[in-house]
Amino acid sequence: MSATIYDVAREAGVSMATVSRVMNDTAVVKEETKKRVLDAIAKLSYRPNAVARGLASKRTKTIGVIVPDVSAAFMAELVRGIEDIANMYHYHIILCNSDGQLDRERDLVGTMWEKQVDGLLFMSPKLRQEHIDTFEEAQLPIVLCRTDDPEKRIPSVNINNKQAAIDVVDYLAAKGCKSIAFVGAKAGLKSLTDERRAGFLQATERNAITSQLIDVPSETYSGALKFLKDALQTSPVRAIVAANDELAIAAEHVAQDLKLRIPEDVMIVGFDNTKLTEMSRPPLTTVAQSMYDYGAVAMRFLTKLLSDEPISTYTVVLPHQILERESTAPKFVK
Amino acid sequence: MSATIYDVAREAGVSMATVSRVMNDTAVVKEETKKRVLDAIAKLSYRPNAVARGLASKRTKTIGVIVPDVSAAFMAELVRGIEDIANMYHYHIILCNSDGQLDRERDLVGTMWEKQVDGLLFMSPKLRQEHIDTFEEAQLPIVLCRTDDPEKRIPSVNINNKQAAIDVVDYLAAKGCKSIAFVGAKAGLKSLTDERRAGFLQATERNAITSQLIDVPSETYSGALKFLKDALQTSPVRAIVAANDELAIAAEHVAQDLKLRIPEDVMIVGFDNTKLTEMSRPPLTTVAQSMYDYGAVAMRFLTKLLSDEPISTYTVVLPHQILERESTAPKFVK
DNA sequence: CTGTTAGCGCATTCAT
DNA sequence: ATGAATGCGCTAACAG
Repeated sequence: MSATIYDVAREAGVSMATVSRVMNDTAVVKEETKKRVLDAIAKLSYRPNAVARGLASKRTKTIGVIVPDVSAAFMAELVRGIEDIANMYHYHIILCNSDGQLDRERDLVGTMWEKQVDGLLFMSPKLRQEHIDTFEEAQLPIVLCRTDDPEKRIPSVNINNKQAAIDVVDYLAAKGCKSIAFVGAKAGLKSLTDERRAGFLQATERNAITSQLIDVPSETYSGALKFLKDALQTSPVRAIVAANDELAIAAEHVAQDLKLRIPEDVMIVGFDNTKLTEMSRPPLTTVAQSMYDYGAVAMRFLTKLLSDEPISTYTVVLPHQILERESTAPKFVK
Repeated sequence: MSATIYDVAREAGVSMATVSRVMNDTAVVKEETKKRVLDAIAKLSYRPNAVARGLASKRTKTIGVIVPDVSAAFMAELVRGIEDIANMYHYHIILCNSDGQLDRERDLVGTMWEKQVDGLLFMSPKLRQEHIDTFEEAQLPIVLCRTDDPEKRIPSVNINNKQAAIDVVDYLAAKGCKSIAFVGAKAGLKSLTDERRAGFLQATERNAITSQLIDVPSETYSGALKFLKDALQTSPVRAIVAANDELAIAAEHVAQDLKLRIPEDVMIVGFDNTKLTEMSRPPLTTVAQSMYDYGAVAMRFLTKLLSDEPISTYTVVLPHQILERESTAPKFVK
């Protein structure tokens, strides 16, 4: 398994160029010599050295994936989507965690350049001008995934978070909710949450619904419990829209601790449709977006950029839908 | 950002060798010329081409990570652990999913060789002889992570799953449980589960506890519900030990549907201490092992192998502990 | 302390 | 249809 192209050439009695040709199918080779080459490859268990190949061809067949944190609930599924499609197109991925820190993100883009990745899939809680500058420097094909670029300067794959939040409020309004709270990280930290909050505020106002904002320092289960409890104790609401599923489950538990019935006393809606949603009690109504598809579509988008396939739009908007479960719809007793 | 080492050399008025030396700190360079080189690097925004470097040095500073599925509950945390330590030692990771299929796994090891990774972190539900053969062919430094090699042929990091299960049974026995069920994938599919089941059986016998095995086709929440329900309806038990947290939560829900109180009527214990455990109701007692540490330790182990640091043992066994939560311990009413 | 030289293993002209 | 030659950008002897 460590023969070189020269060894194969010698074994087959041809030149290395011919070996390269049959491997890459880059020119017509006589059927008979092709067979000889293939036999030699098999006999020597030859495997082409991708690094040498990358240096010579200037294409490494690897793409860089920069995420805030793989261990976040939905991120793993998203990465799986990326990986599957990457594989389908014979790419491999180098995965990096940035923790959403600008310095680290910029550094990683540079490192990815060093690694000569063919393209980049980039995720970040909030896109800044510095990001754009860094991308420009790096001169790499880049697709943003699940990170909003308000000015649409970079190709991206997203859902319409604002509209999704509007849909949720309308859905709750149709159920008769007159006061709804939104729980999420405070404004300015996460674009996603900001978008969702904006939709929430717009729709509550339009529906003449009393709205309340519950800001939490970090969008995690344990970090949110206290803030939810304080908020729900002081001013009870009829429904809670959470910026993500983890917060929604925290809301469920706080409500239950306060002896509120879900959904009779308070309805709860999450975002993202992570696996948590069907494993919670009651199962959580949530805004579903296939995280897997998210990654898959972004990766597919990138392969198009890399092969100069025609692109219809540089701003892909994925569909979302409200998945109704028992946290907003009473279960029928059978 | 696409200057070469020659450009830097010219700019600094030195030879490329000197540039290489200051970059890699591989020989003493006069302070003044070093400064000139550094200035030139900065001026040209020079970044070394890692591919060329890899070809010349035969070390790519990247390691391959082969997992069954990143999107499995605990896997993402584990990968995060790997990535953090890899970064600390200036490595990058190429991540691949095998779905635990032998053919795919073998193929991936070959691909990793092509990519000239410096080493491999390998995870699989069940290690076979074919794996060993493949590893041998590839001639790569390999560390098994969370995958048992009964014959200790390959360096590995693991926990003692059998002992952990024994500990759990002893723990439940001390609480007076006289009949305990074990739920997990049927024998022969997953080494992890097999080990845990073996410990369960040994300890129940020693403690004269009535044991019951609940086999499920796949160790997932939804896939297990039916089997759990059937089992619990026909022969009620005092406690359930699940092969992982997801199954344990399924057990909680089935028990609750059968109007059983947890832990008063039935105690439930999971495995792995995933994030699910504290987000379930009641919070789940589980066998804790830091998934992050799992990956981190395995990666650290690999760096040792790669730098020929002395190794005390080739079979690292990580500690585990029972984390008691309310699924086995009634909550005090305050 | 620094420069020159020779590869690393392949893709890719340019000939033939 | 095939071979010979060149270079990708760097590391690593080997000189000096």
